[in-house]
Amino acid sequence: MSVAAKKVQRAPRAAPLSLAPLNTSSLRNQVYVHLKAAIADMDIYNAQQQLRLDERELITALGVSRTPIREALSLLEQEGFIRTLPRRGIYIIRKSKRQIIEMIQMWAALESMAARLATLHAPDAEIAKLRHLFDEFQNSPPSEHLHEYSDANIAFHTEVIRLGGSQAIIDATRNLLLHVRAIRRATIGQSDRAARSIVEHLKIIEALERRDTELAERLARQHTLDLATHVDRNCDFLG
Amino acid sequence: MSVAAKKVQRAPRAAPLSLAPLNTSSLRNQVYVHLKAAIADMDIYNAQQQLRLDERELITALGVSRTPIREALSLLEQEGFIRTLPRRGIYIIRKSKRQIIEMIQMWAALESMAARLATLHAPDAEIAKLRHLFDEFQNSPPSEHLHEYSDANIAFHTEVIRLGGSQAIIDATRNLLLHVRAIRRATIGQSDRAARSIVEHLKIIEALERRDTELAERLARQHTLDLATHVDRNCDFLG
DNA sequence: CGTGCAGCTCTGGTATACCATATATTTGCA
DNA sequence: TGCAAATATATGGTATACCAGAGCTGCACG
Repeated sequence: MSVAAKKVQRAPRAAPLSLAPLNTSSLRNQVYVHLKAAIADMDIYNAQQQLRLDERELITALGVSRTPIREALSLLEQEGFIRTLPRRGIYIIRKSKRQIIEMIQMWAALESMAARLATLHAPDAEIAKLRHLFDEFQNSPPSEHLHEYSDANIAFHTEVIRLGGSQAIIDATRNLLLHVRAIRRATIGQSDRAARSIVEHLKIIEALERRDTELAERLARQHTLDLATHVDRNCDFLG
Repeated sequence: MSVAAKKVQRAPRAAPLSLAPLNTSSLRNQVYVHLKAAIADMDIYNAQQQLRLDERELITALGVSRTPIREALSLLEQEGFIRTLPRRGIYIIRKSKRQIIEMIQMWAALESMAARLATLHAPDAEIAKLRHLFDEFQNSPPSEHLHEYSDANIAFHTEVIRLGGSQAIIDATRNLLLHVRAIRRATIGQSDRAARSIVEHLKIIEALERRDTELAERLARQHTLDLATHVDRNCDFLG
């Protein structure tokens, strides 16, 4: 165990020319990033996959001791991705429909504020870039490239938040993204939402370009609140 | 050390009639609550107080081992209250002016969303209670009881968020509150803000009562954004 | 008297041993 | 044969020992 841990820490030294992929973080953070990516990758809302984590199992799987693993798990619990029940086990949380709707509403609140701030501070050039996200869908309807469009869709929302320039909002939405992204992907194909959303996105971009603070804010909020309503009505498969 | 820890855990048993003040949580949580309260109590933005924490010192002060203390500190770091620099120490974070403004903007976004949701779902009786928070200030101007008014002020905003009914928003604002509260307290006495704020609060209450979703949302947002603007202009004493 | 280096100390990071208890399993008695 | 009590086991919580590295301190040398 101890040997494996040291090997991880000393890997950059052993390969001095490997361009050191910023492996410099603590084991705790490495475990944290690793587990979070693993949780994000598995489609939480589709599968019957292994929802239980085992500390001792992770020890052998990752080759580190319980301490960094427990610290990483502790962070994930705080962020609401897992839940540890004393003497029962550690479980990946599947959010209830109610919780998902609340997260989408929160996203709406934060993105609309970001849109407001973007109209006040974002440079024109940055706003202009938003249009290019959808260039490839100008001619062919997005319904033909749903997966690509879904990614562009998510990139758009992330970008609006970035343009707001508030690090606090960017950080706060980062974790929401993991869940909201899964939902956006799951619903993008429903009832022609893709076609409607692209129109709404363009309106938001126009409002940003015209520096129409109130309009941009309102459109951004309503666009995402519509998703909440849609989920409320159509996603009964959720807990 | 071990003796002290066991004493804490077994205290309910030793005093079976002590009404067991829900002491049931883990040491980690007890330490967490303890430290967080300590941080919240010390007026972060006023003092030159001890900004450095020492793990070994906390061990003797709290009578538990490093493990629960480290886990608690890890949570506090994640929440942005402290920062641990490897081999340097653990420091209580003093937010910069920029960060505080971002937190207030975020608060504005979340509270305005809560106000929107409140107009849709909160019962009349609950909304009516909001007025009573300011009963005692109806006759005498709030400037005469600044401290009490400041508390009522904070209670009002917290209550609006609660009426929104979104647990996600309630949770997200809980940590913001510790900082926003300190700022509201520090600024409530400046440039007649108390008198203006009570008028605006009443307008928000009216909008909630009339179920005017858009108005309540806009008023709540603007009220708090004004605070952000005020801080931006007048609080240069902040980092 | 100044400067640089060696070693010590202090600190957080990690590994691991131990503990308490909830749950599972087994066993024995009715 | 069924239920309950006792025991075993698994799991998270806690304590502690050890490690590595950054910074400080003091001594030696120029």
